[in-house]
Amino acid sequence: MPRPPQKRRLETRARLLAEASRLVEAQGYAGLRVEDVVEAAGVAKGTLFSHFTDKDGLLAVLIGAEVMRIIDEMENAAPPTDLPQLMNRLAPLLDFVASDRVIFDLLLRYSGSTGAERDEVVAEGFYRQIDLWAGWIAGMQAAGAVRGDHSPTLLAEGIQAFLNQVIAIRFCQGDQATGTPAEALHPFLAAWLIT
Amino acid sequence: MPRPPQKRRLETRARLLAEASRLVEAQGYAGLRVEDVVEAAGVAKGTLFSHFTDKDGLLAVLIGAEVMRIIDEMENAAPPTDLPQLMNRLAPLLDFVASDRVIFDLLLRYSGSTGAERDEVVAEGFYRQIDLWAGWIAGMQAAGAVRGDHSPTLLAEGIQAFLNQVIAIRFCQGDQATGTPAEALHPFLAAWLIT
DNA sequence: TATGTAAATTGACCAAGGTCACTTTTGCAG
DNA sequence: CTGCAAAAGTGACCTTGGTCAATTTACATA
Repeated sequence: MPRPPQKRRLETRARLLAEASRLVEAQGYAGLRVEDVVEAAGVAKGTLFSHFTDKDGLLAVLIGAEVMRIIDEMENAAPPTDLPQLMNRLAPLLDFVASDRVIFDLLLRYSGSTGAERDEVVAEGFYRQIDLWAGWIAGMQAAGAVRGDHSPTLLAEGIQAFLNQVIAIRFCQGDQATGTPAEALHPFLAAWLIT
Repeated sequence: MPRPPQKRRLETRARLLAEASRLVEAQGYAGLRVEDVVEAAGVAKGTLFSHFTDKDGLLAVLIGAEVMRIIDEMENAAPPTDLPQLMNRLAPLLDFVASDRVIFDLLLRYSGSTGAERDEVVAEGFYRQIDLWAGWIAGMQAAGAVRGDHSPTLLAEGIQAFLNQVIAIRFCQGDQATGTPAEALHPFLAAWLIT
């Protein structure tokens, strides 16, 4: 019974992603098993690996899509005019990345890069972030709200660095971290951005 | 034939570490196989996992020991008095962490934390670094060589953040990174530490 | 409709990390 | 010395991610 050729493949991929997403929601990223995904999607194991380079590649697509959604939100919001507003804009991303260690590890490993599929989808988000933040900073510099003695891109990459650092320390401290991630991030950004 | 009880265990552990170290030197961290290690050490697989929580735990001990050696060097050198000297002091650590992706990933994941063995050995190095750098910075602040408007610890944690960021971007760009890691780190530290 | 072929999928198989009930070793108390 | 309990070590077995030659599906063309 012949029918659509390329369409079928796209449907299979969509089913794999949908089932994986559902399983992640139910049991978290760390507990996701490839076998469960292919069983839920009704395909053989080999099919998954013809759609994604490996398990991390599948996760990268899921996580990358969520990051894209968050960046869309950031882009649609009004550019921040001061540090408190900047912190507000960053909060959703910070919360998402800090919500699960697997997310953090994966984003950090593939935050830049070239080549494989998993890298591209995540890397695109990385560069969109930097560009967006650099644009914000340029505006804030023009308004005199942040230091003007360095390029917006350098300052934006610093935001990324501190965001990673705060979350890394947070995860590593494991037990009881004091305050929210945003509260931990604030002094770094203040020192980095203000004069 | 009864004899030393605890001594035997220490010898086994030492043999596992020695053989693992030898194998890593020959084929890198990524290529290390647990089976090779236990075979070389002449013990059963289960023995390795009674000495280390898992494969990463073994690697953490190896890498942590090397980091300790590098920090010892840093501590024994004269404290830097300006940014170029600071860069020189950081170079060996930067080179080591940037030399192998497995090292970077592992250090970043377990750079702080509590509890498991692998975490402790790496976490100790992390806090020693921060403390050492904070001491350097306090001296440089007193001499007016770096900004004095923030705590030495905050500035030291910033150094760590940028070091991670530079290496992360470097690994991710995969293909051709321009310049050395130190050259990439320099503008960040200059902007972070100078007024 | 018959047929060639490229795309898509399959599932038996493999590799390698990790587990655990069982055996051996060790040191001490009697 | 002997018996015994804890420490150390063993290796068969399990789990899970990942591979690939073989098979089925999909469509274009004669």
